[in-house]
Amino acid sequence: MGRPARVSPDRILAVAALEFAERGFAGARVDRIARRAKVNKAMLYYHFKSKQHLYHALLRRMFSLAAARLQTVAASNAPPADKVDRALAGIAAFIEEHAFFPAIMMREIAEGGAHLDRETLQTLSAVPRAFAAIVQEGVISGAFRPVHPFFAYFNMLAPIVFFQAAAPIRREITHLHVLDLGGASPADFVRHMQDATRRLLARDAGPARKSTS
Amino acid sequence: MGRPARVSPDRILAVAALEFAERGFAGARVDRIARRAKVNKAMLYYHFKSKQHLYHALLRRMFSLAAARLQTVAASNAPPADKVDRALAGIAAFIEEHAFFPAIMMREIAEGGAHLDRETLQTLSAVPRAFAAIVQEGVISGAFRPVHPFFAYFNMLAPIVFFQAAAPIRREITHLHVLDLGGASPADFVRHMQDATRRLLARDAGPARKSTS
DNA sequence: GTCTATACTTCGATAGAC
DNA sequence: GTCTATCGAAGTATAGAC
Repeated sequence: MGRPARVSPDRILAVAALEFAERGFAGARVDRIARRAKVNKAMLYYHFKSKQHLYHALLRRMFSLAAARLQTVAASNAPPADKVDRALAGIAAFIEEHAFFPAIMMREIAEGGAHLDRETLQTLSAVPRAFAAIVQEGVISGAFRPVHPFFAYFNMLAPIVFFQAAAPIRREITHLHVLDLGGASPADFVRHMQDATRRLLARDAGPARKSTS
Repeated sequence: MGRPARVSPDRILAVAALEFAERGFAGARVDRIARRAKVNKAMLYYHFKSKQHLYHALLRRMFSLAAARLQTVAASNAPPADKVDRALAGIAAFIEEHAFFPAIMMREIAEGGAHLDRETLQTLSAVPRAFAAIVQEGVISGAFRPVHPFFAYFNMLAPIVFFQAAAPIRREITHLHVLDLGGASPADFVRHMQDATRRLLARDAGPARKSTS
């Protein structure tokens, strides 16, 4: 839509996202990114100083977008339970719009955050912070029972990211008839997680605690 | 313990597990594995035909061990709710014994199962199958409400794997004072997930469904 | 079974012309 | 800003002596 945009760092970033998601940082090939983005490799290095810088720029952008979306939900004045539902839906929508993101995120976690500088971590941390704020608001108002906000965050985020990232393996497993997963859609799973999260936070009496570790 | 075990493919596998977990398949260096295992690189290639074969052997062993453990729980004759608790505890224990495993698993998922042949997939599939059997038993007996067994599987497994794999990043975030995670232990989180899974499956009335997507 | 030395390849990055 | 050509490092894998 804008001007011609000759080389377009944006196009490089879009292609790099796919490459990093498919192969990881170490497996990603700068040559391939340049080719797929239809820019000369030297041009890529002109816009982004190195493979690392390119990766950094990508992560910062993604975390920033995700955090902004959750912050919007948190800042609204809906009831806490609705905010939680919307936060889940917002994350699911974000992932649908950026299908490459779960894979990158999972790799980055597995990597121990080796490619996260302080600034990127700061941006990233806004995501759990926004969600935790929603939970805490509900706990304080009495709408939710007391639950560790960051436990709730991991509890709701991990399955969604996992489920989306595992799509290729699920297809493979289904295709090889190794296991029947009962074919349910990502949208179904998001609804499941909304339900699960509501049950997790609900005030009414759950089953009695009974340790068996 | 055993005999002298001069080169010991086991030691190579143990070291390879760490290397693959830390750097991923593409990032792993055969030189480094050989050096850390204190074997000559040519010796490594003598025991394992290639980097791929080494990785395959490792994955099959891990999936096989994990599946066996869950199958033991599923085959016991405890009540379904207890089996679920024990399944969670068993997975947590497995991860504690093999701390490198979550990272490898997350990378493999992100990779789209690029390194999983049919045999490995078959072994892997025994894990969700065992857990699904527990859930289904509970649903049929009326102990649980009807829940998609594989949704429940993802719902309980992903957070545990995530939480463990994210330990380095959590440490980094805490250390840089970017975010206060309220310092809770992995054991606390496992208990949280046992509780959450019980609430997910519990028969008593949860909050009414109310979509907000 | 074990080692040294090295062949062969690929990759990240840059020099330098235009 | 854009390209071609290439350097130097690093990596997988193997040949061949012992």
